[in-house]
Amino acid sequence: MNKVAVSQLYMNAEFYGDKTITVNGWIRTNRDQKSFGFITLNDGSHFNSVQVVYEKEMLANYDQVTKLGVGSALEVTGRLALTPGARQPFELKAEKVTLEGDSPADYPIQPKRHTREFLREVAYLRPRTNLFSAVFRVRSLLSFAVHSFFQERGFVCLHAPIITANDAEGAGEIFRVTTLDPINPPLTENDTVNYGEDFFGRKTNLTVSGQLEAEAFALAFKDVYTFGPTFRAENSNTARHAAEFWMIEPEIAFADLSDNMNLAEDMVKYLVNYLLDKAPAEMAFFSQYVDKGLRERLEKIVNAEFSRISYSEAIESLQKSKEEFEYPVEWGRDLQTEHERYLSEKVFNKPVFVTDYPKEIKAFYMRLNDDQKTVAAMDLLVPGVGEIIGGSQREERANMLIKRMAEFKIRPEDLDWYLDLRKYGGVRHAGFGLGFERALMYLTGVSNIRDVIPFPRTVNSCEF
RNA sequence: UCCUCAGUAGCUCAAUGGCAGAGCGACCGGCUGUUAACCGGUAGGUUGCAGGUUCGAGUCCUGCCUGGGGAGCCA
Repeated sequence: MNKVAVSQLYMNAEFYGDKTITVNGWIRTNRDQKSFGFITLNDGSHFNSVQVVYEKEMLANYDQVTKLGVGSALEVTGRLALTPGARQPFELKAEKVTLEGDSPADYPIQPKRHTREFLREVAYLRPRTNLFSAVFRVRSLLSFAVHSFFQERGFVCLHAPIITANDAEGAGEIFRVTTLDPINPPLTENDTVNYGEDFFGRKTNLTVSGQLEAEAFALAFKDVYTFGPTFRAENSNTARHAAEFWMIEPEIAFADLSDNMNLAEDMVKYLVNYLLDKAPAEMAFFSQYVDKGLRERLEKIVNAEFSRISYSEAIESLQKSKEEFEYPVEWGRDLQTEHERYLSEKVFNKPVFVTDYPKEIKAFYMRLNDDQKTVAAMDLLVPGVGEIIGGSQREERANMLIKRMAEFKIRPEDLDWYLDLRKYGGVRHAGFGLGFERALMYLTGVSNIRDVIPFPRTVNSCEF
């Protein structure tokens, strides 16, 4: 028995032509006529399916096969016939069809249009649809592409801890990690919960960022990155927020903000090229059915330079525009979504870096610029999705960092090790965070983050 | 958390306060090359939940639940 993945057939149809092979997969559609029928069989290895042709005189179980429903799992052995003139390049002339798993008539996924909302309710079956088959194969490819981008450039991958005691960074609301009895926790003399008796002997939470740990490694390996899950307990109800998501966080030493942006731009372009090259069928599908013109837009991006504009210039540009904004545009205020969209979609219509934000609206670890008013931060805004990257050059001057921490009411003793990194061979360094799902949304045109995560976790929703 | 829209057959949606319907899917039958096949037929309903107004509520009112879109927070 010569078991073959459908992807192999598409890559090497000539080789398999006229040979007897066996494929395993699930029925997408089954159409029978009087003495023959067609099954569209998909095995998940390729966006496309293989068409199985079966005939009454060839199959002992013909009558059973005609009744097989959508979703049934089959093993089919037969001869691969090349059909260059037909709508598909080849088809499988069945000699033996074995039912491995039946799928009764109440199988929820039918060969028809379903809404994304309905498919979310059957998230365990939706990878068997065209859209999600494409999305999750691309997610897998993109994940690999991230690693190969950094590995090709000599970056060291570190697995930052998932459980941490850092909650000083203020990147977001945290999920507490505890083994204490919630009904009857140990108390201190002041009747507050005594976390000293908790598993780690202190308050701990799920990580909101691997950045601080990555900085420590950057000051040993120079170029490093983390790629792992991140948890934010924010009560965010939008199409681009999840409680559990994956983040890519490179950190580079002996480097400044400009090096940081160059890296980010190279990375985004690499990822786009990778998908256009490795997932042409999926990208064509997204471009045709999900987001018209996606492919052309991405191809343009690969060859265009990303725009770079300072926050102050951005404010000026927004103030000069004739656009009516709901929120005021004023130096010192953060850019609102409507402002970001206007910049990335109307002014530039391609990815744009906005740099050098007022220090008051950015994190404590960002390096103070010489003007004493702004920090060396950068956000990458892309049309349609908004912010997919946030990064900065880090404050490497210990005295400045201590001052900044004081302004944010962060106690030095809570981050003593982070300060020590400045004390022992501290050097200028920079890094950024790329939301993996946001990148995926941008690259596939899928507009809801819940549709690019296998089993999404969002406020009030932790199904499956 | 705030604003907004929606919830009717398995799915997608109709139905002026007056008999709850269609398309798709499912099932049965037909068809010698189908392509989300086509043609004919059959079955399928606590109109999200609880209350209220009314002779009469899918439709109007109140509360709740669930989902979508937008905002804030952010990646």
